[in-house]
Amino acid sequence: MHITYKGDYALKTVLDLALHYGNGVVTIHDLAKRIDAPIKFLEQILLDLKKGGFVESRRGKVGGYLLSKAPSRIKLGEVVRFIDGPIEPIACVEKKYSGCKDVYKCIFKRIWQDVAEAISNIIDKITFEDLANQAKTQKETVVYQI
Amino acid sequence: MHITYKGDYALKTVLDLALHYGNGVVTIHDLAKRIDAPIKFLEQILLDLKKGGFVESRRGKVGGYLLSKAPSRIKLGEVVRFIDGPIEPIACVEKKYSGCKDVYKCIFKRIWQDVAEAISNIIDKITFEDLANQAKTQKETVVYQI
DNA sequence: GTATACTCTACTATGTTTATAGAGATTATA
DNA sequence: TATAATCTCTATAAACATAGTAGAGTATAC
Repeated sequence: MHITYKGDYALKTVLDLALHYGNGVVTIHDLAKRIDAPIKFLEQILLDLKKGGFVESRRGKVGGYLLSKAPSRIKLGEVVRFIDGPIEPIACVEKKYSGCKDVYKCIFKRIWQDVAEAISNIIDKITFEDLANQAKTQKETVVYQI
Repeated sequence: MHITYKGDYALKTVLDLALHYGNGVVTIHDLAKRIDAPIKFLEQILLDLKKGGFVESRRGKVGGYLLSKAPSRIKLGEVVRFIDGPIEPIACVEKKYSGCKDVYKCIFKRIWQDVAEAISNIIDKITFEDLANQAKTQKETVVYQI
């Protein structure tokens, strides 16, 4: 499992949209500025997130993006897998694989399955509502600290 | 965290040497056959494992490789990290990083730290002695099943 | 001195990631 | 209806990582 720049931007995008959920659309321009991402790269990511059913868009003037469902219904793991692929640390663990060419492979396979499960126990239990709440709390804390 | 082919071969190499621990050296030729790896690729991996202090070699006729310490003293996680790098799913979690350019990064950082810890709890508790014992047991089981 | 095995550096092919470029389509509104 | 703002889509490129391959060199047992 590795989070790419693309994946990182995608997660921040969904979080940003979660924080604006219910308050209309967010433009790519504003989004790019807040999450510090190249705007043209972000365009592609947003198109992907649309295909994945995570976001919707409004074209034309006063257009922008918004979540296509409530943040409470989007799990962190869903977005991670959709953008960066399977969380299994090695291909042989994924469902589609079956054979092990050598004796020792299966010994490790079990371990990588355990690792994948441990990761899943974290990222598939966190929703973007949870994350948005954390972000709000953190922002307040930061303000008070200054 | 992602296990590359190189990493996969390295783990199987150390396991194979663990199974032969105390019984002299193993040649690259035999090793390559057992773990189904390209011999020239394996050469490089073995040189790396030497640099990492995991294996020793004997040159010349009747030469070969052997573990430089007892399998009980080599953890799975050590070899994984040495060959395939940090287990953290994203660079910002690693020790050397400090700054977060945007507000949302730190929200995720905590999660990736948790993920890294969960992975560590698995791979840093398993030694190659454990794995060798499993491999022996499995081999017997397979024999009996046939 | 020769066969066998490890050592070391360089090179190549392929795929992935991280973008950048530019033309096009849609919509609000003056 | 013109126009500015915004999203849409495809192509391309630069940089990097991965997975090897090649070949000359070094050490050791016999």
